[in-house]
Amino acid sequence: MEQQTQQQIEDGGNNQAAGTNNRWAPTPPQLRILKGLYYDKGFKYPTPEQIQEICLHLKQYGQIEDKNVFFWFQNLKARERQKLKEFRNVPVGGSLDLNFGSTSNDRSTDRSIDLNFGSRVGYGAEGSIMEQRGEYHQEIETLPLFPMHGEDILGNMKTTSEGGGGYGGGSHIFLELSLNSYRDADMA
Amino acid sequence: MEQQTQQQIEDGGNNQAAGTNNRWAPTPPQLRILKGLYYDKGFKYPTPEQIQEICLHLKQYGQIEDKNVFFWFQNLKARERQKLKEFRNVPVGGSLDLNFGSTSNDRSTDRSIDLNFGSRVGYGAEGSIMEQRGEYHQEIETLPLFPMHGEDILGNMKTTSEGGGGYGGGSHIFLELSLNSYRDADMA
DNA sequence: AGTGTATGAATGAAAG
DNA sequence: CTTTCATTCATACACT
Repeated sequence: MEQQTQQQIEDGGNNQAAGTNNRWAPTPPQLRILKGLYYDKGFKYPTPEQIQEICLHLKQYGQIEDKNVFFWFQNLKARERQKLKEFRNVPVGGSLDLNFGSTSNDRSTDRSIDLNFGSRVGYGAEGSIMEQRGEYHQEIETLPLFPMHGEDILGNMKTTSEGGGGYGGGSHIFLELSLNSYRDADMA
Repeated sequence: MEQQTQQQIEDGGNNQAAGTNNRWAPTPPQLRILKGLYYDKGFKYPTPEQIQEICLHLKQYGQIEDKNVFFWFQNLKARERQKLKEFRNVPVGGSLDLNFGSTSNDRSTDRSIDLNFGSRVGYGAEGSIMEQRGEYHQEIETLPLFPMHGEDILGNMKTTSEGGGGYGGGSHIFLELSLNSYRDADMA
């Protein structure tokens, strides 16, 4: 596609030191562990806490940061999804019927999003938002992601008790303010 | 922290060929203004009215809609928070705990900007529906988001030179909102 | 050398 | 507000 002239625009005040632009790449052990988590264990939705845990664990195999783990999972998920999507588009040509059913991707692309900004009216003391997908809930919280064998150095990690605290958020309000003035304008 | 080695060049032109580009991206002036609001002024929780105001102001620098502004603030807040969460157990060297006391949202960085030199003072007659978050509502109501000289409407300023530089642009025309039910008069 | 592919990183948009 | 999805940019590396 048209590769527009990438150039560094002004940065409002937060510019990284030029030159230290090393992009992380997983070391073989790191990659192996990550893939093991993703494919073997079906572990695809790490919480921030689990990201830290994983990252900490992987640190022994090379330099790594939280955001690397985060992006790694994000990208892997996105790309698998993307592959499936374009696979559906592939003209198979034959009478072969690839029935995928309806992918769980049926997002109604409703344009009138609920803009609930501002307007705090009433407040439900919501609670844990720990629900992962409608699928496997891995027992997080205190279950070690890495069963100690071989490459485990953390005997136990977070025996921490998040219970009770967390953040003071968790309140969806949905006042249906609906700034529906959004015409198509986009995506048309 | 955000290393933006990449940034798509603005469309400020605006090219916007039909079809291919459907995702909004802030033009450099827009980005600068948004960041200025967020970081400099500590302005992080715009009300719908303010979103409209900001959006209207930014329209001079390229196509933009309310929801873009809304999402921009949402994302920035979310990602900053996420970053804090992911790094909140960085080795601080001790168990020193900085108690933040109340659920700090120090958006009260109101610096008493009163650069509203001799202008309209009659807008915003709503009075008391400014209640936002039950507690720390900013005393805005009619705050001058843009000190009315910052960016001229003509939009012919340099994006890389600002702050202290004497730019010849004195047109102050906008800031008229508050009751006009705008349609999306997006410039083409 | 150029070109294509895999993948890290960034971010707008949206769901819940 | 939190989390996830989608799209895109950028770059390392392979391939011919």
